[in-house]
Amino acid sequence: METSSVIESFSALAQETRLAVFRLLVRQEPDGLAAGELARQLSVPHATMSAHLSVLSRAGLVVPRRQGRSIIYRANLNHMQEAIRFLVRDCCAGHPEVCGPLAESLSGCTPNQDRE
Amino acid sequence: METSSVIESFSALAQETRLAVFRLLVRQEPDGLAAGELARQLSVPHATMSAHLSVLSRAGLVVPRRQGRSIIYRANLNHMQEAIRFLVRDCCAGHPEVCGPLAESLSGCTPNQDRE
DNA sequence: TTGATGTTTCCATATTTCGAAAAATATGGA
DNA sequence: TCCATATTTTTCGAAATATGGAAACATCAA
Repeated sequence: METSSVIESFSALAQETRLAVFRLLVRQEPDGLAAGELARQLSVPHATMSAHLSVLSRAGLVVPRRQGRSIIYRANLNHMQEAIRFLVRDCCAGHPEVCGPLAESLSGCTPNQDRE
Repeated sequence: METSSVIESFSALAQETRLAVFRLLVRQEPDGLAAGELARQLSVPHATMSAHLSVLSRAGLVVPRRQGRSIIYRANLNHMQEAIRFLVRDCCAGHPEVCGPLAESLSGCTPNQDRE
């Protein structure tokens, strides 16, 4: 992932509504949620929500898909993963001992294990 | 970590110079780098660099420490780790299978293993 | 104290971002 | 086609942020 893409992604997430949208969409995986439904659930005007969704889309963090009259948005977990790796990679290169705990904190999330 | 803190951190990293500063500081761990040296290495005027460093400081991503006439900045890896967890936690809650690969990609970074 | 060095603050200007209302566009059903 | 619904685009002022020169502040050596 390129620097400009990472900046765009961070920039997209550095806003209350957009962060809330993304987190909500993550929880809605893999079904996604329509733009109007997102606006309703987060109490944001449709036009405002649309603008935020276009920012998230441009950043690659969400992916739209038309379904009849609605446009369903899904979180792009792959993209998020790459952005995280972009940070973590540097972290590892300079200082391996930092990533140990992080890796451990994630190990509980693998499909073949229960989360606490 | 609270939402507002995460937003502040993402916002701080969503800027070319600051992202470069942070990555540079990560690689300089645990020694850190003086403000003037950062400005020189990244070819940024002192005043501009100072402003960016204060943003990163306020976000908690870097920590200043005076050493004689210089002010040494270090990356706050712990803070970065928490911010990453903030995203990953949600990711796990909704969709465990996403975190498996991420955890694996980090597992090579643990201190007791070589990196490729 | 004086001078040299390193860093931050002050300030003005330029740019970007935000939120919301109005208008425009796209889809599906009658 | 015409209408209703869903979404996006356009537009605007207000607020926040980026930039860099000059001045101020802090520290150390002599």
